[in-house]
Amino acid sequence: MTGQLPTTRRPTRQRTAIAEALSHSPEFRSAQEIHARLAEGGAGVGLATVYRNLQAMAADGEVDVIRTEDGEAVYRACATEDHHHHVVCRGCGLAVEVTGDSVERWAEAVAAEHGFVQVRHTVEVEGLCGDCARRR
Amino acid sequence: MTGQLPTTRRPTRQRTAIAEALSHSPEFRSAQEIHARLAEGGAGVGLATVYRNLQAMAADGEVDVIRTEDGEAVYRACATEDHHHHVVCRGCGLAVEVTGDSVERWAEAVAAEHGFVQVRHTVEVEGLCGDCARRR
DNA sequence: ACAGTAATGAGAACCGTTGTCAAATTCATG
DNA sequence: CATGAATTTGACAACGGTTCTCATTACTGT
Ligand SMILES: [Zn+2]
Ligand SMILES: [Zn+2]
Ligand SMILES: [Zn+2]
Ligand SMILES: [Zn+2]
Repeated sequence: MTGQLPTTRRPTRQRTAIAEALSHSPEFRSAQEIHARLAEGGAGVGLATVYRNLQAMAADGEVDVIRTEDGEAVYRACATEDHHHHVVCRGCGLAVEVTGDSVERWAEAVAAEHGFVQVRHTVEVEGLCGDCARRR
Repeated sequence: MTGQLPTTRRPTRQRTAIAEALSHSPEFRSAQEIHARLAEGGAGVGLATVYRNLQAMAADGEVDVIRTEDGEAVYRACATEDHHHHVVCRGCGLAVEVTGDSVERWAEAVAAEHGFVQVRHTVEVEGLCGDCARRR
């Protein structure tokens, strides 16, 4: 679908650090958060580099990116590279991955019904996780 | 669901102009676009005012707001105030409104399944409309 | 008309993000 | 290992959308 060009990327300390930091979080993180975390963790990485790599990873489908309510881009390394969606807790940010054939079919159908092609969709479910709900 | 406080809003020339401009477009428009359109249309409206009113309208559910791929907020006056979604053309911006009980149910179900409450969801379908597809 | 309150607008400030470009790193190749 | 071409990095400036500030203006009820 998306022209997967033979992306040649070089392994660098920075890229690894970013991927590493991301892989240890069950929550979506902003570029700035990653940058801060790496900074305090000793081995700092330039802010621009964090942005560039996160974008590259997202483009390669290695990580998922969604937009926060105020337009900030947040990233998350997902367990699977297959198409899926998230249920995100607006209290703690916890995100669980879910799949749903019914949504996929619905999106396709409703788009085709109106003559649209090359269809893509974004679906995000948001609420309060059990813990956060209890804590109120 | 969302506490609909008795929002007291005063009628002003600006507010009307914005609502008017918005109501005549089947496409999502950014605050800046609205501002520009109003400016060239003689009766100018301050940029800050455009932002404020669009936000207020969105909060009141009078208009829908979605985030463009690069994080820009775009607004659209919808035919119905009931809950619904859109299929947007990434070529020309044309947006058609759709409803889908199946998605609604799916969202509820999948959230509940993971112990989430106070669930909300965003669903946007995006592709190329017939015209734009032909034009390539 | 009058006072009280909400709304406006010009501009500054904010903040996430992207661009710049010289210096550093990686990868072939010899 | 030495060398050079190609990538990547990082400090910092610049950008663009959005929000803030606050003096001025427009509504509203009495
Ligand atoms: Zn939570
Ligand atoms: Zn999907
Ligand atoms: Zn189109
Ligand atoms: Zn829905």
